[in-house]
Amino acid sequence: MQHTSTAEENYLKAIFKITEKEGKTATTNAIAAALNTTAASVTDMLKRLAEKDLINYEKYRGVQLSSGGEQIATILIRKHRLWEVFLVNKLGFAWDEVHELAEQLEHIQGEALVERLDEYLGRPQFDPHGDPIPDAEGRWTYQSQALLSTLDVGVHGVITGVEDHSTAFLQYLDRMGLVLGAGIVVLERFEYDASLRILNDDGAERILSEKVTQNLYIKTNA
Amino acid sequence: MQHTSTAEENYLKAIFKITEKEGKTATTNAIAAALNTTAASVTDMLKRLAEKDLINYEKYRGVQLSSGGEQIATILIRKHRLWEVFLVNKLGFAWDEVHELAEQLEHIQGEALVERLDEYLGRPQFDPHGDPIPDAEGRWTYQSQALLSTLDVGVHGVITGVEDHSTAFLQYLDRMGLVLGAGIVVLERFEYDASLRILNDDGAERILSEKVTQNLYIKTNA
DNA sequence: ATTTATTTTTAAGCAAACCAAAAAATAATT
DNA sequence: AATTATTTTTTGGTTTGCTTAAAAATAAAT
Repeated sequence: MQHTSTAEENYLKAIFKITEKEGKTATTNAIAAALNTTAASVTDMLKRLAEKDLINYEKYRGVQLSSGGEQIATILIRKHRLWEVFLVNKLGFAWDEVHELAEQLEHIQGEALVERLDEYLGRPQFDPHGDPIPDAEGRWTYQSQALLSTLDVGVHGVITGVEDHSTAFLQYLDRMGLVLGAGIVVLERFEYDASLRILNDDGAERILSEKVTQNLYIKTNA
Repeated sequence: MQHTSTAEENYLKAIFKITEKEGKTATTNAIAAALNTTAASVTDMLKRLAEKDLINYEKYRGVQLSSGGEQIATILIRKHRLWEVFLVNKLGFAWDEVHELAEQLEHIQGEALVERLDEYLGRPQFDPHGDPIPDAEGRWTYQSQALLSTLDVGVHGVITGVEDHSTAFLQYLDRMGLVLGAGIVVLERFEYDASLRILNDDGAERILSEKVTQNLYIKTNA
């Protein structure tokens, strides 16, 4: 397997993330948007990636990762999330501060490093945002979780992840005591604006807007 | 201060290392040798670094780092050595396995990361090879040490560092129990081949060749 | 002081990534 | 179906960093 550059890796990861949600093909424009670049640059790179058999590419038809490309993308996500765990659990960064650093660290080459880091961190299955960390063979652990917005009144659950990863949302959650692992109960639903009144672990009751409840994952006891 | 690329950083570090020993100027050829590249590539880069005021460069006269260049090089060495401490002390790598990884990790950008890493590691002053780690302000800690080859018979001391950083030498030292911090006593000098008979911490007596004694630093009680 | 050898720089050019603008293909509208 | 709008690709050009071969400068040797 030939060497893949940082730029190539970023494209593979972007394609992976675009295609994993409702998994068909990734369009040139979608990739350009994800990487903050132009469509022309994307087409340029797609040709090179296709040449290396890392993607399946047909002009004007969008792209999908080849099995080789998917493997590289999966390892990248593994490295990204392991480094995030390191930054939060070991170095004490907040969960909204680690993305940029992990974007750099994920490109560090060295299988032994990833393996030892994984072991050092206690082989975590989820990163600080609740996202799953694939194992060394690329296998994913799925956790049965639901958006808070879909839960019925009276249901108990634990916060397991976020859909929106923005700094603004993560900091909002911190302020509200809505951290990963916190238990909550749905007390009341206001049909008017689809907001929920919830009871938090810490004893506080709070009203959460629809925007919040649609971006917060909960694992219920059921 | 504008952005410096990985390639530029590697040149600055190479120039720093060449000029720190007997500190005049670094020649084009010396830099090329250090970076495993050609003289033409070096000249090319020197022009760009001079343009950015990171070096003082006069055609055919060699180069020295500007104060800006020296600051960048110092921080790079700080990062390199801190990451080496992390790899050895936290992840359990051997001291001969960490150089390549640290070469990559030293280019990760983020002041907060370096600061937190330093704190997490207990603000070490020396890396796993005994080399000093400059602090955040670029200040160096010097340790008074001497090459083992210069010590008189009867002198007691502690191993504090190596001059040769090659894998072969480091692995040889491991096999001989000559690890950082180990105490030794010089028992006898053989003038014939300049080898030394020493007594190690672990109770073993060993004969060390001149090549070994000229590459091992000792801190004596005196 | 010339000649010879070495070092350094220039010149020309390549590959990876990027971009803006023009052209081509596809999709959406009337 | 024909026109319009959107998306994608092509074309031409940039910068960074590298390389080989030739030219120029410096250093060494006769």
